[in-house]
Amino acid sequence: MRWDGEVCIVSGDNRAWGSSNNPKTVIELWCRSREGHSVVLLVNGLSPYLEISESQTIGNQEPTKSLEVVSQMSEVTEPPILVGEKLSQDGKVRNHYRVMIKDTRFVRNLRKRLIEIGWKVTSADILFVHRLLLDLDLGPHIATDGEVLWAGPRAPSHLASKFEGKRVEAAERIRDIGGSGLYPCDMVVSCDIGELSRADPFPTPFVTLSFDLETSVRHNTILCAAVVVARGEERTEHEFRGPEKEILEGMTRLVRDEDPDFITGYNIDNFDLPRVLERAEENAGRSKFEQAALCGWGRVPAVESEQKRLRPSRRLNRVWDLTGRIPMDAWWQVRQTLRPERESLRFVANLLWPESEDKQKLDIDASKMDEEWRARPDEVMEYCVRDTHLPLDILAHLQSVERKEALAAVAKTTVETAATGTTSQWIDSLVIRLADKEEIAVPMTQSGPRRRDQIAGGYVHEVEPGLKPWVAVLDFKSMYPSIMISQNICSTTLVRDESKEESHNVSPEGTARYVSFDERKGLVPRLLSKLMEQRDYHKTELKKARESGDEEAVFLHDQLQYAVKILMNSFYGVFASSFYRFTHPDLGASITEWARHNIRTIIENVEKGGHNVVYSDTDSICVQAQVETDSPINKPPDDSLVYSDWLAAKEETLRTGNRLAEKFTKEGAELEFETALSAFFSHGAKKRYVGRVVWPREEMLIRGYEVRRTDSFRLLTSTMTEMFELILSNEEWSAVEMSKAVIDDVRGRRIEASDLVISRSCKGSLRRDGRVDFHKVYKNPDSLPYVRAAKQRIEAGLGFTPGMKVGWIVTNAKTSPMTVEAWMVDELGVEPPEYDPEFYAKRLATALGRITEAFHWNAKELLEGTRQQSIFDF
DNA sequence: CAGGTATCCTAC
DNA sequence: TAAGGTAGGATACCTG
Repeated sequence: MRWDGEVCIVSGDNRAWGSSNNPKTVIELWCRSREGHSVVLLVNGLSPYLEISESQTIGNQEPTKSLEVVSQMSEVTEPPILVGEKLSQDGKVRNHYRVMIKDTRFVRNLRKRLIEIGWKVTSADILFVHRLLLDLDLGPHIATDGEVLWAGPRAPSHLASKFEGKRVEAAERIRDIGGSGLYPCDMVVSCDIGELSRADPFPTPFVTLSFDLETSVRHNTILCAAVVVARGEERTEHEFRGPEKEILEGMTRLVRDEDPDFITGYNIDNFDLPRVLERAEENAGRSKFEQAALCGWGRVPAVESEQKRLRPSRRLNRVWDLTGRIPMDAWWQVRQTLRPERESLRFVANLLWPESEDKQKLDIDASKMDEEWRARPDEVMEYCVRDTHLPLDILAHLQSVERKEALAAVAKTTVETAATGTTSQWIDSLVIRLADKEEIAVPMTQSGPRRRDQIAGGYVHEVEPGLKPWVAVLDFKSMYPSIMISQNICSTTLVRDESKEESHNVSPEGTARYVSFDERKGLVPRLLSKLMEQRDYHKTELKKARESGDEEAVFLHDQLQYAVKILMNSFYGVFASSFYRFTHPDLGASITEWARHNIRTIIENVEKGGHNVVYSDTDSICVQAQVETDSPINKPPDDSLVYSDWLAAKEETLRTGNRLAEKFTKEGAELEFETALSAFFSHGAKKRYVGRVVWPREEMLIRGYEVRRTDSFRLLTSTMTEMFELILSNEEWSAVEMSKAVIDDVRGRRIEASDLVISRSCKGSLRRDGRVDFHKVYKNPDSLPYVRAAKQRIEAGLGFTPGMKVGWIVTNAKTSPMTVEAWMVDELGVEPPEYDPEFYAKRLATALGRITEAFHWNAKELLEGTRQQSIFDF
């Protein structure tokens, strides 16, 4: 029986099968169909391989090394096949041979042996699933037509009915083509590589499961758990209580029944997942079979041979690996996209849904969970269920899943690689498939020449302290990608010998030269131009869809254009890194060389043209417009006499911006007029400035200052913001007075402690017993206020997971190190700590004084101004 | 108390 | 033993 349809690949893996005479490798693709069914595709027909070439010989003469020796190696299935000439990493062209391998597990060994006997080895470190997508030029969305080997109750009914009561036969047929048995999915479909093809991206109806554990503070045991499954708009709740073993069994059964693609929760990476594993081991003893029943969440049959893939496991470092599914911690998503001041679930819920009381109501004291559980288990359970819904709400709000899917579509990877992979994996996916097409050998990671010292980065212009009226801000559109395109920068176009052709693109400081675009187009420039076109396409389609009111298309194209942007911006970083497979030390260095050259040349020319360049950073430039000297910077009312003066100044600034953009834009370096400011202010430090934007919208622009920083405290942020408003309105005196008043308030303890919470992220190394070791990551952990605060949280039973932000109040700065108290009010509802007024007064004065110093009011004076008042206090 | 070191966070 | 980059500001702690 056959099934055809479109699916999105969640993740993939491979298994060896067949016989020693006829070894085969099947690729397992865990997918979700367009209609919502979970499908395991078992793909046969592709064999693992790598490529070899001679280290020395050039050209297409017969190899001096023996291909016969390679043929005889036990891991190799047939004599190497000549694939033709390919461009090697060192810039030379050589014959390359494909070596077919019995099993992916032998690759590492074979690689080593081939290198030992003098071969150059390429295309030898690519995961087999990636190989499938590369060779067939597939993305995550594919169409397939295959043989149905199993259809469960949730499969289309005409299929499901055929398999009723035939589990054993189905499992056997699956094993016959290389699968491991009855996968816990709606359907298992077998196909050949010829039966897969690309499909246009569509919004996949993924299923997400969220879970939360309530654990004993004293014994680390699980008291109860909740699971919420989101299938489309529908959510189902599940509660688990009773003996710990039954809780674990129940959850595992549910995961396998519901068969989600994503697993989420708040802090699951560092808390819930490790805890599930640890408790499963504790309850199951040594029996691996028992362990699988307690934590076998992987999307593979619950059989002995699958022990490894059944359990969640921590991949080399941070990310979790759960076969066939994607663990996605809502905490990490929040952190990356929202950057909240504090990261507790309570704080984030409050931030996102300030109106919704039920999401933040606090009625359980998590630090006394044992007592709470004993006294009122029903309320604890309710609290647990509510906290299980929140991660789903958060992911939906941040559109995390949709964004990963769009990135996967653009980078042509599985959704898993988009969600948990590294930027170099995304770039690999595009670059390798083009390299294969263009006869360019694919070197292994870490195989090229490596650089030890840093490359020079962007240029940052000095900034004078003070207020500058009427400034036009311009910047280069996608500066680094544009440079890479226009200079044809790529490891395949880098000139490695002494030849100096007229046509070469030579970097300004002479570090590198690249062959011209006409001679050979680099892989990277071509990919980047395509991505630029693709982004323009999605933007056009987005506009069209908006006009026609097609909301689904609006959503899709918006996600896709954003994903293209993310991907394009990742190129420079990867190619400037010291270890990427297609990089060379000169690549990154020459990109920034051109960047510095371009911006400096423009600064010079703008200044020659009589304009004052106020500031510049890497790809942006702030230029003063030449307006009438007494032009107002504050927008007067429409009917005011000076309104026309303000308007004239604004228009002159727009003219300046547009004129400069036109004048300095050249092929491959497009200078865009970004914003017009009626005033620009900096106290004289690079990367710290503010501006009042008057075009294209009206708003205040703040960069770098404490206002932008998540480790500032609320009072400082709000005071400084207010100060900037005044400064940008030419009311410096008021700014100073206002600051003094605030400093005075803090000294008089008239400020609420919640406005004084300082918070910073704190690292740590998680030990097997669940405790955190700070010495591994910090030289002198106890000298750091956030480590001291983290320790207090742990002490209080509130939990701390490495990497999270920790909030604290300084209660006495006279001690050394200063005394701090962790902020636990959000979570425990306790009384806030009593703060040290002098400390906060001083910190405010320092930060604000740095700014007022531009008007000759320093920190000391801000503090002194208040002293007179405190004399009266006595 | 000046200066150096460790650390975090941001701009681009 | 895993991996996008550099430039830059600021704070707390420690040392001599």
